[in-house]
Amino acid sequence: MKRPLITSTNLDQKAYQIIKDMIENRELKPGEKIPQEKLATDLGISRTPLISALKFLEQEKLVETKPRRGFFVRLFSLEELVSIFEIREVLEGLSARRAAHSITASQCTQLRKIFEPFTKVSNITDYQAYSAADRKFHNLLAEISSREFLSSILQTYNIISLAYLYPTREGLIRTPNETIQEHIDIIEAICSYDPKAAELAMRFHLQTTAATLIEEIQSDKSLRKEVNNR
Amino acid sequence: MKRPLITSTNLDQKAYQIIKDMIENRELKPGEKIPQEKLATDLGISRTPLISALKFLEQEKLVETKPRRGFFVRLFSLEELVSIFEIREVLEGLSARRAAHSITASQCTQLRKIFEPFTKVSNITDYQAYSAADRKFHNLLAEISSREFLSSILQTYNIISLAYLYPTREGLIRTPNETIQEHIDIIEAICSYDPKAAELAMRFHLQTTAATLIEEIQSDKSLRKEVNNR
DNA sequence: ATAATGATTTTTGTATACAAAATTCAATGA
DNA sequence: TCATTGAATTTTGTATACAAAAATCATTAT
Repeated sequence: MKRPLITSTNLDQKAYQIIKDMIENRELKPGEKIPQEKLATDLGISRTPLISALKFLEQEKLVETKPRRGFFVRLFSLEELVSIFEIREVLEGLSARRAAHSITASQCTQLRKIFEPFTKVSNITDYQAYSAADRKFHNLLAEISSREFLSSILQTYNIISLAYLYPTREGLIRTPNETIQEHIDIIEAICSYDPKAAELAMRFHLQTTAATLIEEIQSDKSLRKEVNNR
Repeated sequence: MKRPLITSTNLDQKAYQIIKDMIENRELKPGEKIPQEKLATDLGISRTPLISALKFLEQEKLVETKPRRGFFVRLFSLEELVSIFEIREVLEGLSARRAAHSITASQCTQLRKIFEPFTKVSNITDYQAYSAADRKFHNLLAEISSREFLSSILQTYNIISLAYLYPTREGLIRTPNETIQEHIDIIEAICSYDPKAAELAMRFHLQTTAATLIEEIQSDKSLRKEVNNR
């Protein structure tokens, strides 16, 4: 993928965003070593701001350092992934609850529009598009909740959830047909200003997803190898 | 406070820990500019690993950069502090719930010992000691829950809660007499392996604390000035 | 062919260098 | 006295330099 060279100040913030995107869309894959010199040259910057950016990502757990060996895209075990879903469950529950307090009519429209293309068909087959919608939904909701800290934590964990499950059906743990109604339930609870129902619906959604993941871990050990794409 | 100079590799991790401590115990105060050259010399390192460390802290929101103006210890508004308590409420609720699943007898003893000095007296007057116990309790619990990601998020937010409320009664929002029973309730729920009760008790505890904070914001606007100690 | 050894190359961790921006401070004028 | 201007100083953002560690590769011995 062609990227424009970075210009102007705060090279590290820009490098940060680019590398993050590269991890999210798997140009950099879990476990892979990040070649500093090469990447710096590719981005048209020196190692200094690149390392800076990698430190940010290290703190976010998207990247890890092995001393004297460099930076690597973080690998997650399935168990860790489950514990991330656990965190998402309570935090996105909170996100939905807050959103139900403050949502506006136009935000509601935005939310509904995300899943509109899928409500008309009886069997959703485009996993890729649905996965993108799913992600958009969770991110927009965090934004609507207008909680800066919440959004920033969630953004990280959502990227992990997605990037690291990618080899498994475009990052989806359950099929669109299984989850579409849950998504709609969450949106409708929020749009009818029912914080309690919104929180419960969201927690149910993520809890069920995590449970499916756990089941798969137990029944199909081969998934383990699959997850990080090696 | 005298600090030993840093030696050996990974200077940035060590600088990170030291600066974090300095913020926690208010050697560096919210709003203060962090003098790079001076601090680097004091620690016996160059600016490179120091900046590295500051990037970590920036990502954790303990520190912020103003472009071309340098790093500053982050200021939090009371509203942001409330939103941090909101996050702590759900995450520490989760922490208590997980702890109730996995706790051992010796960990129980450890937890109980923290508040033991205060259960014997009818009126707790040593706020400083109680505040330290409070912090220890929340940190130990996060550790017991043995959730790496959870602990790391919580550690950050607990530091913020404490450091930024410090000028208000040693960082305590409510008096020890008001909260001691809640702490004991949480511990006992966990130690009797009751995840549901443990989560509820923890959420009640933090929710009540946050509510008190909100009340104070509304009734006493002067607190606003007080919080960041300026 | 495989393993062990050592020389060569690459990469890391940290310091230093330096231009551009911000700040400080002194001199000047209102 | 106070505000304004502009030079001198400090600090930032980034590049580069460099020793030490790690990885690679070729050579020799088994």
